[in-house]
Amino acid sequence: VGCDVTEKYYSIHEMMMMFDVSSRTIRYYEELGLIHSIERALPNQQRTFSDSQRRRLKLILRGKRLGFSLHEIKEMVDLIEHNSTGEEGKERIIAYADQKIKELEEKIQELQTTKEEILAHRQRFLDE
Amino acid sequence: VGCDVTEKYYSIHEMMMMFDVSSRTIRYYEELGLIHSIERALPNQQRTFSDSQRRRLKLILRGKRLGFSLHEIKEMVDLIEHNSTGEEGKERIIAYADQKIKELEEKIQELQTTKEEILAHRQRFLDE
DNA sequence: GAGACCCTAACGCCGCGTGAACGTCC
DNA sequence: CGGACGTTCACGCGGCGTTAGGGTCT
Repeated sequence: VGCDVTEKYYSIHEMMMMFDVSSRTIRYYEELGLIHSIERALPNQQRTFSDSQRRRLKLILRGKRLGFSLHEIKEMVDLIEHNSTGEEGKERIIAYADQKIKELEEKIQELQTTKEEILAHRQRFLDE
Repeated sequence: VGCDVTEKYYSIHEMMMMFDVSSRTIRYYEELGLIHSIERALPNQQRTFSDSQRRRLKLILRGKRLGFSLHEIKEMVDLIEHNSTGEEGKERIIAYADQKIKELEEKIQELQTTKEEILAHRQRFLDE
């Protein structure tokens, strides 16, 4: 179980419990390349996840709650962890980040508006 | 075309153009009871929408952008317009509103966090 | 009467997740 | 052996797109 003293590892069961998702969902995300388990020597061997993958799953689930598609989420998570980003394409990555930040700000704005509307109607309802 | 001087009416085509959605989508939303067209004397007659329905559609589409399901959106829109809300169930409606407001605040919080994380990684990327 | 729109009704597809059936390892 | 985990396949649902078949208006 322990290879490196400095990092924690998790079974699929622990991941399930931690985030209250099914094992099927976790495998599905791995299938899509959203998360990765430690390489297994043999097939049919149990999955093990590093702590970085635990955090990744956390990000993914947050993204889902926020209404992003798994595809968008993959882009964002890859960005945040900036894995597998070539050297020359720095500008593209920055541009993508700026784009996403703009989108996030718009969403925040719209949520704020929605909240205020509901609040207003709630109030109007109380005053009747 | 004009029945009342004080209110505007819209064809399905105008609604499409206004919000850049398909006619299928509009009919689908009506099918689900999310919006309503003016009653038609004959079947197979063209749909007409009042201004209140135009605003309703606007709310619906905002809800979609924010990642709510059409079902959730229906609840929220009904709340905001507080149509068809019985007299006695006031508390339930207020409770629902409070609940939704809490959810919205959580979403805002999570979006904020996501934004900050992307910003941080963008910065780290620049400093390299 | 040919187009350009509308209508309804039905099927199909994609994204996402689940269930069932079955093998495998300890 | 049993039970937790693995895999593969196929279905189910939401949210439409699309097509078929038929109307009306110009």
